[in-house]
Amino acid sequence: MAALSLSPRALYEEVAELLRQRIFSRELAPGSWIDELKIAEAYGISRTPLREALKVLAAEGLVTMKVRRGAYVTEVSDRDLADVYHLLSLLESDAASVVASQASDAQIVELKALHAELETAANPDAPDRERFFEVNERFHMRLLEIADNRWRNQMVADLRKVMKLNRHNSLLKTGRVTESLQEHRDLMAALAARDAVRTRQCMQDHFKNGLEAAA
Amino acid sequence: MAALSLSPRALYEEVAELLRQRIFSRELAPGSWIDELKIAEAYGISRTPLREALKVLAAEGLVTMKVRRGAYVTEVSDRDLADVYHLLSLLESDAASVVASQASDAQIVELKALHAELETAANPDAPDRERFFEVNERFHMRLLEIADNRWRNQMVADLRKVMKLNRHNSLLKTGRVTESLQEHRDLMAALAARDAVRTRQCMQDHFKNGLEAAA
DNA sequence: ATTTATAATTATTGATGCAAAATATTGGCG
DNA sequence: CGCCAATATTTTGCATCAATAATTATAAAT
Repeated sequence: MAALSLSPRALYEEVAELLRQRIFSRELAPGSWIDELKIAEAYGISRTPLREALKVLAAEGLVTMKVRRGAYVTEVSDRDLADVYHLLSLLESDAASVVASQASDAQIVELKALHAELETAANPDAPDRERFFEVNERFHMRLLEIADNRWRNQMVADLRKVMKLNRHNSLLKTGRVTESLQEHRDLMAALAARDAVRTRQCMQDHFKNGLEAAA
Repeated sequence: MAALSLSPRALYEEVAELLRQRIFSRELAPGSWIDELKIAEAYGISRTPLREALKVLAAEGLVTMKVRRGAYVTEVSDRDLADVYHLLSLLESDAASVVASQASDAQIVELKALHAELETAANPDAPDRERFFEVNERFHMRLLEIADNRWRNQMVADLRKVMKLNRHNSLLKTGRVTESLQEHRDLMAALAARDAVRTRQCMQDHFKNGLEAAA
């Protein structure tokens, strides 16, 4: 497929993406009402595509629609955050388990390569936190792709968006690079051993530690 | 039409609900394109709220939007069905596990009462399949409510909608009442024993058998 | 006769305008 | 001086209108 073919995206999709950016950057703060007129005018568009974009964001959980009162950026409580994180842990652990039992050898090799990059980035002699986070993100993404369940991928994508509403927008706290790397080593070993049960457990532990660090 | 305005719901929500009905009843078959003009005219509304309703349904996965081509009812392959079912199993098993470890005694009693109703409906002397399915549904719903994670509940609701797109719209095959009841007994026992691990396993088995029966 | 290109028709997408509802402000009353 | 009510303003929500893109049909050329 031609990935970078001229993006024939509809206007409401473009607007939805722009709004996501502004929400994640907290330019549109949680709890604040969204003024359709102002936003539409600011982007030089009409209210119709904007309203459709808001419906999409509402489905993603980023904004909340109140009848005859408009839309406001969703406020995520600590409780919500914990609930969402719990589900992310559940879904990604399951994905990892599926990969351990069903992935091709080539796909495991691919993950091993990503893990090697992670080791390099976390090298204590020349640590590169930025790259570590980036590669870590790619590893998780690739794992989900290999697990190959589009419904799960959609759900994980939505949940991660909600997580980004929070101030701690990183799933990986800065101080935990060393521990995180060790957890990744264990995970990779379980994956390579095709041990689905242990893989699931490793991923769960990885998430469990991540939350404790964030709390 | 003078629909009683007691409902504070927006028109696009009403339309979305009506479309869901027509999709589930297969009046709008999977793969068929949705003619905005026809639908809008049939309901006596304009196309603006209809288009917003379609965005909502698209987010739920019931319809798919193609740029500049409109919306069609999502076709769920057997593969999709299995993937969605897998996730439902995962999410509900987790919910059951949470209930086993965190529910109040009163809530467990409540579930026991529902289970008792299930036993009655499945009484071999006077079986009531209709009631069995209905109570079974209530049991699962109540379990999710008690697990009390709005994000999970939303996901389960959406996934169940997708399942309804399929011809086998019941999660419980008719011939499996006896086996299903036994599984429910085991589940209830694990819940009452506050055994989270066994509860999760029971629910997983319950789902696993359900899928095999549906396949 | 078949294939390709062009034109026309049809359907979706975006803009504008109008009506209804909710909130805020101001004035009156207790 | 405070509270309630009524009016005005702001904002959402729905409908109508215009433009753009895609598909289909027709015609011409090979």
